[in-house]
Amino acid sequence: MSSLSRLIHRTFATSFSSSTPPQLNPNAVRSLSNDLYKERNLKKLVEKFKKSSESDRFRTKTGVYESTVRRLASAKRFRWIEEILEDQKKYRDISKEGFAVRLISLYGKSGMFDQASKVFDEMPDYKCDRTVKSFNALLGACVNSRKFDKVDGFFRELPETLAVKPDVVSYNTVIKAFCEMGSLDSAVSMVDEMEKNGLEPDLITFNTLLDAFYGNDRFSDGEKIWARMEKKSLVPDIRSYNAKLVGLVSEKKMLEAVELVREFEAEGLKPDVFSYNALIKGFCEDGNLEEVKRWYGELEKSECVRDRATYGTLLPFLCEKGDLDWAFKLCKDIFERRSLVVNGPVLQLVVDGLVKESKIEEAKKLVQMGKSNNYSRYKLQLPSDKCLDDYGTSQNRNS
DNA sequence: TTAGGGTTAG
Repeated sequence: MSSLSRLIHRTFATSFSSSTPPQLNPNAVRSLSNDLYKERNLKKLVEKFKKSSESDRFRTKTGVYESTVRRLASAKRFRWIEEILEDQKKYRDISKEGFAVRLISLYGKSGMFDQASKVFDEMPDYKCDRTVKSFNALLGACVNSRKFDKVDGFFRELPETLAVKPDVVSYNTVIKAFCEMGSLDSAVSMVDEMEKNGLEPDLITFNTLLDAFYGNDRFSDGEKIWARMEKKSLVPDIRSYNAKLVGLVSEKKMLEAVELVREFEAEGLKPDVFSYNALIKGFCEDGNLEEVKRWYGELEKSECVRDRATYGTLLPFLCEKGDLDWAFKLCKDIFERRSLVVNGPVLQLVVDGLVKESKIEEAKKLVQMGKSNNYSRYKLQLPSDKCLDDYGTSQNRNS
């Protein structure tokens, strides 16, 4: 069944089976029309992309490939990703390794490992050389499509078959795979192996490990990795510090977390939105509204852009703390930033909180803003009018 | 060609 007929079936199915005249569920109809609209736009995108690819210049634009495929992948239109990527194989660029690598990695990022692996296998047919670059792309596709179990096998067998020598990127990718699998000790043993083979681990190697250890409640092992990194005279960057910051936050060592920020600031590094979000999250978990406010203030003063995670942490905390005025203001900020998408349920939490505090006008305002053009997807709702009336009278009675 | 958090558009 096509996705279109599935949509229609879903909308009409109940009416067809009942003996009463067909009645449409308005919500289902609205959702159907949204889905159809989306479907039509994406189909247009696919056609346009295929047409544009006929141009030699267009095919050099990796960014357009990335964004188009990402969009289709987030809409789960995998058949269309296949349609546009398979279509690329008819161009002579496919005999260039860079182009094949692009297809492998796009399939990988879309979670389509079989297709990625097929491109890799077909490369000799296209008279396309397979060097360590495409080997790395294949490993990366395993990681991105979460086929971690395949990584070790490829890494052990392919270099000999292809006569390629794994490089730092290959090792870093395998290390990432082990970290994702939770095999952190295997990940570390890969660092030993790469050194034995005369390769120097770099900042990406260490940051991958630091993220894994500090982020998975193995703070003291994280410290060991940190020491090993410093011994190599590698200079920690903001991502290294953020990994440690996350570790300190999960250890609930907020004083040390703040100290760490002061430390890297003294080194000339600036906190980024990940740093601020980590601190805000820590102080939220601490229930420390004052510090949350302070760090949010620092974030506002900085050049960093507040993101989904910032609001996703803050709003539930403010609702819990009963600071609905601030929550309301933050929601207005979100609505004013067209491109920012936050979780609908988080915004609904604020609406509910406002109603509970009898701030009905504010609640209505948010629902209203939520209905306007770009934000209709949030589907914010007030309690029914009846409930609101009841609520109003009970409030009056109480006062 | 490789490293980011609690994941819902354009």
